[in-house]
Amino acid sequence: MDAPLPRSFYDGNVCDVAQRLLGQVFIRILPDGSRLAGRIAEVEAYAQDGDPASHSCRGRTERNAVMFGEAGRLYVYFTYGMHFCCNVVTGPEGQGDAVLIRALEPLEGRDIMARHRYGRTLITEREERNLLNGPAKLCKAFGIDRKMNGCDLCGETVRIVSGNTPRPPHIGRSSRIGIGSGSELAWRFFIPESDWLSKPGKGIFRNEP
DNA sequence: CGTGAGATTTCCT
DNA sequence: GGAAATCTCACGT
Repeated sequence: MDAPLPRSFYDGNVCDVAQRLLGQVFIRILPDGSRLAGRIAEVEAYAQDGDPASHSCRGRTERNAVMFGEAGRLYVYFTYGMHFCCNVVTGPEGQGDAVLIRALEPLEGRDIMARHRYGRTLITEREERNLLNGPAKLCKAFGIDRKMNGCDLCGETVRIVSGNTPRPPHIGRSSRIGIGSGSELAWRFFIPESDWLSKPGKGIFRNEP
């Protein structure tokens, strides 16, 4: 319940790893030693090959270099002039695949998350629900920015540990959110009964048992 | 509650 | 120069 998942966990097909990540616990230890944790509720897969929506689809650049590196690293990118989003790098080195973390269920460090997001710990019910239910929201709550690009998830400060994972037939699946091309790929995966999704679990279908 | 505009910087063509 | 793996707030119903 505390050791990081091994690197081999990340070293597979990006869609397999994405589904395997649901229910696992994302943990960040802040410089002062306090601990933030959330259960992964929603993810999306992005692949170098055949995926026009992926940052890596046109090859390696300075920005996406981490995607092409070792599996189990954190790829953090900056977008829309103000937001950071984080991904888990998968697959063998040289393969630009990664899983975007889209939503977490808050587990530990709620007051710190609230301060990171809203500058106070007294927040409305709506703000409470919105703490971690989006890729840029959870980065803000966890204090993740460009300085953490390339961080090793098999290390200490940021890691993913084993959690209460859903049974494979209980994984929701839909097209990805906020992309132009590539919407025909159903590469968004989520825990259907979760109250912490970035968008309602529309387009759900169950995987085969 | 749903819709739509604006924010604001980086990256790549 | 334009688009971007987004979010928040204002406004209308």
